[in-house]
Formats: sequence, structure tokens, C-alpha cells
Amino acid sequence: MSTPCHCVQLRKAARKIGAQYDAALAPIGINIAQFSLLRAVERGQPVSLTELGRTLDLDRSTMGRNVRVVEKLGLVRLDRGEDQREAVVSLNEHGVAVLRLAEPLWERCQRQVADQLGPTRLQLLGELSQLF
Amino acid sequence: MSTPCHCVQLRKAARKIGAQYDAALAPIGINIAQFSLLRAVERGQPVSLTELGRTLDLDRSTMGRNVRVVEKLGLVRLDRGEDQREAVVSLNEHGVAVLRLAEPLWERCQRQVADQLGPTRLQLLGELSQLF
DNA sequence: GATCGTTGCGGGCATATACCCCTTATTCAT
DNA sequence: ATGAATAAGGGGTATATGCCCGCAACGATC
Repeated sequence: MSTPCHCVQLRKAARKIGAQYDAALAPIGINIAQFSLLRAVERGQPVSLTELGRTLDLDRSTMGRNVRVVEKLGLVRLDRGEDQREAVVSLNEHGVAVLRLAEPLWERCQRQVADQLGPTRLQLLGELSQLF
Repeated sequence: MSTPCHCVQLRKAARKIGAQYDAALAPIGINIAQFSLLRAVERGQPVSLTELGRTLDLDRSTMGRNVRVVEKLGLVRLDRGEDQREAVVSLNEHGVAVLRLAEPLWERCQRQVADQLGPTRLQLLGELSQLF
């Protein structure tokens, strides 16, 4: 019979786990994609959209849109870089505050997921993301 | 320092693998989500949107939209069920033909991905999707 | 048979994601 | 120095996905 599609399996797992993280972060009004973005901004700030895209391995245009969302939430500032083509992103105070509030929620969820999966399968995730 | 987020890792892997399947299926004009949907329709036809959503573990409204896409591609037929509330989906001839064409492309990609991952990680991936 | 709770869909809204094309800015080779 | 190639963004388009709300149909109960 038909083997399950590896891709479909992976997407399903990603959806389910994503929903867990989203629920964990919901109390402060951000989701896991936004949390991940804010962390990347904090690590690199001020950082261009292209650079962010490289870091998070997302399309440049996707970055532009995702950044616009957190900008609308009032969490980041967008400026022009020295290179006049670049749009550089940094956290504003609100963004920093939200990130600090989010971190413990994220950590708790991260631990729960780790428990759900167990060490072997958890290691798989790291290996998978390395492979690509 | 900051541990990588399990969710972000998973999403990244899913994006990357998804892109491989999408590229493999591109010659016949469908993507992996649509392929997966067409297979589910064939297995269950005629099948209601709610039932499909349960099978694929997707939100009902998502199913409605995804089905509309393959309908626009001319691959499925939508009818009313006996229960007048139900919209039931079946493949039309074109849908069957496309599915038959897609299968070998999908299988090749599936094998390539399996090789990339190796048996151990592949097994873990199966376990992972079972967890949900 | 009228009513009420349940179920199935569709539409609205929002986000994440990718691709393509266009404009503008920078860089590089001649 | 100048013209070509390249890089950064922005906007358009499209799909996948989820939540919420409202409408319509169904079924059980009175």
C-alpha cells in the first residue's frame, strides 16, 4: 500500500508542535514565528532583512512581511542602513519587554515538547534542521 | 546561550523537504499538499470536507480552501451529499490521470529524501508523526 | 409538528511562506 | 569614469493554515 509521505508526516508534526508553542505564547500576544524573529533581531540588531532571511533561512520577501507584522505590533523599529538599499531592524523597548516576558513561556513549552518527544526523537529535530 | 527552538527547527526542515517535493511534482503542476489531498480523496471518495479534514488532520476551513484549489485545477468534482449539508469530493478523470502521473515523481522524491535521511532518522520521523 | 442542540460549510480575517518582477543603490570591470 | 552586473527592497500573486462567526440542515425531544 501507499507509504506515508515523509513530507506530509513532517508538516503534520510541525503544525502540531507549532500550535503548542503558539498556545504557550498566546497570553502575550505573539506566536512562535514572531518569537523566533524577535530573538533573531535581538541577536543581530540592527540587522537587515536579507541578513535576517539568511539567519532564519526564510525568503527575503517573507522576512519583509513578517517584520511588518511585528512592526505593526509595535515591537521593532525599521530604519535605513548605511547602504541606502538596506532596511535595518532593531527591537524597541516594547519589543525587548515582550521578549523578556515571552522567554519563560517559551522555555516551559520547549521543555514540555522535549518531554513529549524524548531524547532520541528530540535529537532528530536538530539533525534534520542541520541537514538542510 | 539560547537553545535552538524545537519548533523552529522542525518548521525549517518541513519547509526544506516540502520544497523538494514541490519541485519534484512541479512538472505536472501540483504541489505536495495537493498531491496528498488528491490521494486522500481517492482513498475515501466520495468524501466530505469534514471527513477529509479528519483524515489529513487539517482544519475544516483549510480543507474547504484547499479543495477549492484542486477544483480550480479541474482535478476533482464537488457534489452535495445525501446529508444536504455535506459537500462531497471525488476525483474526476483528469484528477485520476494527474495522480497516476504524479505517483512516480513522488516516489522518486520520497526515495531521495529517504536516502538523504538514512534509515534511523526516517524511522524516527515515522515515530514523530505517530505521536500526534 | 415546533424547538433546540449539533453538525457541516462558507466567508471574513490574519499569518507564514514562496516566487516573480520592478526600481533603486552599490559594486565591479573595462 | 562609465556602463554592466549584482544586491536589497517592495509589491503583486498564490497557497497553506487556523480561528471565529453565521447560516442551513439534521435529529431528538416534547
